[in-house]
Amino acid sequence: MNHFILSRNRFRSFGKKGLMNDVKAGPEEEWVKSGEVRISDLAAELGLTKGTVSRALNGYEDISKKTRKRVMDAATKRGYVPTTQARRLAMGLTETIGLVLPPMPSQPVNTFVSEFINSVSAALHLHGYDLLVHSANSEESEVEPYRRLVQSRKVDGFIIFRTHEKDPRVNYLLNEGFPFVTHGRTARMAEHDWFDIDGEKAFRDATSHLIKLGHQRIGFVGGGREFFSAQLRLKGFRAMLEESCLEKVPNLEQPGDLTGQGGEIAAQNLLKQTRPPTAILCANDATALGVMKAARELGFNIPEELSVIGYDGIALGAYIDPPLTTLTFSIEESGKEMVNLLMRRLKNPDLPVISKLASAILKLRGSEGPPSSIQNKYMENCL
Amino acid sequence: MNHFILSRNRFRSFGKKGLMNDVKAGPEEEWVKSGEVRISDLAAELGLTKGTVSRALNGYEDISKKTRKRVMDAATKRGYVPTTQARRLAMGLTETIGLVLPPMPSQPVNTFVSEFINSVSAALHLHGYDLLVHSANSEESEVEPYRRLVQSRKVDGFIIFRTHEKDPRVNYLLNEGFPFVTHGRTARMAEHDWFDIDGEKAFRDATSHLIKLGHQRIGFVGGGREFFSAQLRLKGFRAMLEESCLEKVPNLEQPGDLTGQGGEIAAQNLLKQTRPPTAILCANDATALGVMKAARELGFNIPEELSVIGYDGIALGAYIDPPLTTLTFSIEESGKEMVNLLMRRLKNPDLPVISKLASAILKLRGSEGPPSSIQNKYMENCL
DNA sequence: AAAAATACCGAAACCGGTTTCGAAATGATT
DNA sequence: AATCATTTCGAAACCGGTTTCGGTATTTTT
Repeated sequence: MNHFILSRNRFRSFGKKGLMNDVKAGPEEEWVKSGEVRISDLAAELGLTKGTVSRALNGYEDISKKTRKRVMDAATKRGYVPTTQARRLAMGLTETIGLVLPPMPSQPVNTFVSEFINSVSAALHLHGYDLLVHSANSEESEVEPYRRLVQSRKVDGFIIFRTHEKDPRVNYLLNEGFPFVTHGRTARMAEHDWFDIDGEKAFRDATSHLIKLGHQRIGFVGGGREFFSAQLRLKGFRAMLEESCLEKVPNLEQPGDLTGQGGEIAAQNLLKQTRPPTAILCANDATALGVMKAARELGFNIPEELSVIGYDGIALGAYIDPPLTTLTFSIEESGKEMVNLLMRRLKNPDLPVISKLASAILKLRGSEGPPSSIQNKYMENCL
Repeated sequence: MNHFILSRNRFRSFGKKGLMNDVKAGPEEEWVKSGEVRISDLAAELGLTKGTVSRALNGYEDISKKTRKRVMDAATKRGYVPTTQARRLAMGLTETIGLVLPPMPSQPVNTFVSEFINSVSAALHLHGYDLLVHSANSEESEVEPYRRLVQSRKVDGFIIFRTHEKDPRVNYLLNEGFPFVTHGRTARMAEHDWFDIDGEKAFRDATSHLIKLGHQRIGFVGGGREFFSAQLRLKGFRAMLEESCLEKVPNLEQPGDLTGQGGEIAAQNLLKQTRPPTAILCANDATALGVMKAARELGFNIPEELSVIGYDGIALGAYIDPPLTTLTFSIEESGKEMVNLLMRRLKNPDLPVISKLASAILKLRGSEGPPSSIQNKYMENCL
């Protein structure tokens, strides 16, 4: 609602908005000005009511074959396309899904986001849904954008990503009873649909790979306590260390923030120790790049003196030296699956909660290898 | 329109869609179920007509101070927020801008897209507009998504990026008289609003920088003939060579496709020559990364034996070895400016076309330097 | 051939707002 | 006090569709 004062007799352009640009009546190319014919025009032209035309076009069975064909032919000929806004208002739904971009870190090394948007958008389109992308203002509460979109009824549901363990957005939407699917788990994951990559397993795999190569002192750079997925990756790392009887050395675990800078700082902390790790696992690729940079600057050769493994599978990792070994997964599949979950929920809000866990695969590219200094032999079983 | 047959007496849930989830009547937190009160409810509650309520909320001056306050208080208290769809239908506009993602190259090294979406979305929000992101299907014509969005009246205008010199999207929209702004120029740039980075000047600068460092054989990896901006960058490169009396050597110009792979191939072609260039300018950073990879594999040290300069300023470039010197510009500014141009156009479709050219700055990070083999002295003036 | 069932379409309400127009109430003017 | 101008609001049309309901025509049944 506008709060400034308006004079009541405002000019209002009825009907066709914008001005007709003089369409040259060239016979060679027939540029049919689209979007000018309404359902009432069609009805009048055919001598029918708009209700009948609507039913004919929407396949109701109480319309005779003859009439239906007449209507559809006319619609095709005149290039009639229903006005989306009107149809949606009448049907009481928006056919739109909201996606709120989290405030971008200052240095977004984020190829994920655009790919994700792309795949979600494509998947939604198959269901006749649109994607509304909203940016989050870092100055306001995280739920504020969601609240606005819900209250103004601009969307029917949400795609949420980068979940936190205790996620205020999830809390809000659950309380509103508003449909959504998350990319990533939360503390309340039993109450909502979610899709996630099994980061725990992924990091078990990666850790196992390093151990089999002979590494015993393995560092870990995390992704901030606020991201649940980062916690799970750490969990996988720890679990595999324990399974392999490698002591957990607390100061080999460093916090990070999923950015290159965070990786640099963490790596400096790790590598300046008297007994630095021979390998570092990173919560994502951006972090890994930061780690590699710091390692170079401190004179560590990769992978001879230090193995580095990332997570995300960003394409760029293949172009650096050495190419970054990483855990990768299909973003396209993520988008598709999430849309499937959401569509199911929209069709029937009462269905039980379901979830899908996909797995990441370890993509060996060269930034890891056996440690240079021969360490204690890898122990198959701990006793 | 659905083409499958429906029975006419379909169930229709009136009013509140979805089911009320049992809201716990906990007194501690008052979760007001939002979006349930309509303007007619407010009107009834206040003993007014909905027309009056609407005018009161929208600041018409034919409403008494007293009534306006009464209405606004009630609206606040009941948490009334107008239904966007209805308002937009009544006002005859969608308050939505469309952005169609071009089909992603197989390996999107695209940090640009997400940042761009973010900034456009934020800027639009300031004007009360939403951003509809649509993905392009690579199997259909490039204009098809635009046509659909126009015909179904889902958007009021478009943000277009990655323009071609002869851009079918631009042609279509110009003929429809539909508002849009491009990021990048086109052959018809005199007929539409556009924003662009002065790539020509940028590449003049970069080329000049290399020449001043002593380079005389400078390679160029382009970005595909279909992208107008890539053409302009090439133009700037050539112009500066000419100005500096450095012969244009045709086989030092290689085509590319704005991807890492393209860069690799192009670099191989350049570096396997008997007299390889001592520096390579790349149409974008992804290409530059490919060039660096190929150079490493062919045994060229960067920057000692080969200088490389990219374009885009992706954050990742700072984390590789050596850090990538590049031409950078503010994506946020791009988004803002484009939105400004578009809003102006929407307010008044008859205004003359305007455009804005921003400049990129050369960000020296280390992937360039003087050539190792001393070449002919740099000639200040050609005679 | 009359009655019952069915096919087909018109009329009208509805979705939830905005905007126009005119009339009643109030205030100002003479 | 009668007239005129203003303020303030109700009534109704409108945006462009969808869906319900009822009533003719047309078939089908008996």
